[in-house]
Amino acid sequence: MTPADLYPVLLELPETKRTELIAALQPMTVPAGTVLFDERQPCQGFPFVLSGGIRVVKLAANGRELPLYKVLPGESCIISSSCLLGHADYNARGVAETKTTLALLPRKLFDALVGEPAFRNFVFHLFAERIAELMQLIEEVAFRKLDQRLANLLLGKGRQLHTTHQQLADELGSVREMVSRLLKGFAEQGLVRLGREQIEILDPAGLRRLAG
Amino acid sequence: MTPADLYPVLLELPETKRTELIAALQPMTVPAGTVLFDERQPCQGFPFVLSGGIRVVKLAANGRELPLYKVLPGESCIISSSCLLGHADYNARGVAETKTTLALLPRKLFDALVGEPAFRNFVFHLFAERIAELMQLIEEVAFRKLDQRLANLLLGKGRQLHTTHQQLADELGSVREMVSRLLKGFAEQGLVRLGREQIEILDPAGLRRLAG
DNA sequence: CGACCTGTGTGACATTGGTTACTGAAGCGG
DNA sequence: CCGCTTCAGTAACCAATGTCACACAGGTCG
Repeated sequence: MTPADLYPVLLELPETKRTELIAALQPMTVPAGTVLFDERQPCQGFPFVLSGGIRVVKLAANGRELPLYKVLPGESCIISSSCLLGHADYNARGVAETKTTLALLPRKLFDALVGEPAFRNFVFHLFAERIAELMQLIEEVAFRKLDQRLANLLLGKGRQLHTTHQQLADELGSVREMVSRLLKGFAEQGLVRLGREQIEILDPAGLRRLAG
Repeated sequence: MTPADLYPVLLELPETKRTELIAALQPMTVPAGTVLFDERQPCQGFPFVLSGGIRVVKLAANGRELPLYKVLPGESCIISSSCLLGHADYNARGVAETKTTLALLPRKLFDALVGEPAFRNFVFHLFAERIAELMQLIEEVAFRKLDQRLANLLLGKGRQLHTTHQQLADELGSVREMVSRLLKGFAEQGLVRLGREQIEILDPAGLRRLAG
């Protein structure tokens, strides 16, 4: 799996740029949990994710984290682009969610590539897509109550899901006890059926209504 | 005041495009409070603000609003760009904060202009700049307590400020009573001195510490 | 089997922020 | 001065969420 397979934009670059770039991209593999970048750190380059995935999170004072978005193979990291373009430091943390292979496009080369219409367009559109996600997130954390957010989260995971309450809490930036309580409430309303590491969605429509 | 005075990027466009564009930009003036765009509405075009300003806000269910950012003359609206590029609907509301003059670049022309390197670059950089602001906002609403956010807000307004508690509450997406309570607390700690429509900052360092 | 670990259930409590409902003070126009 | 409006202070109460402490169930492993 080469970068160009997952990021076809690279094929559209002129020959000279492309070879220079491919040469600079040294894929590396890191274990799950590796912190790839962190708040207040300067941005070293633009990550192409080849396998695995990066979880981008904001840290709270008490150690909890709020997930912002994930970067899967072929996708890209809006925060990295933003920092590279604005020459600013990171304002979030990026963690390898599983064992992850990625190639880092060095900052200098990124600057040069932004001059290429094809590449610029690529970054451009990734910006546009992610903005909507961030707006959605702002709406959630600012206005939605936890039960709505949890209902929404469950709906995005299929009918029969296998997770722990702790994991769900992490994805919401909350705590296990709250998730347990809310799920119990959902169960009492007949929306879900609960089991150990197991949640079955009985009434998707009801959950959707609750999610607002 | 023409668009090109405030948005010099327009001067960099090739002659044909520029004349076409200038012809299409019909400035209009709207009174304070005009809703220029709103959630779930398709984006008609890209606004160039010539005078006044646009306040972009997220609406809560109960009618309160959370300010996202403002667009002043010469600046631009990241949400509009995002919606135009992603062909998505607006996900926030834009309100004229004062009497505002603006020229709307129609969607079709925007699409065409994105093909122009100079214009694309312009939109590009505005994206990068605003992302950091949005991240900051997410951090605030997700993690910061109201006293921290208020302290931060006060610090951004100079030593001696003339506002009502209600206005501050609006800027925080909160309510007057809370602001009054917190300000009283600040006053008791000697951080500020209060008066009718008047707040004097006595201890900026203390406030900064509180803001974290 | 018995120690142990993980996931879950649960109740008491604290904190934060918002709501309701007043009170009073300052300023203004008549 | 009187009445009105706007701004500010304040107390009681409530809802949402988080914290703490612990109990219990099911599985694993020695």
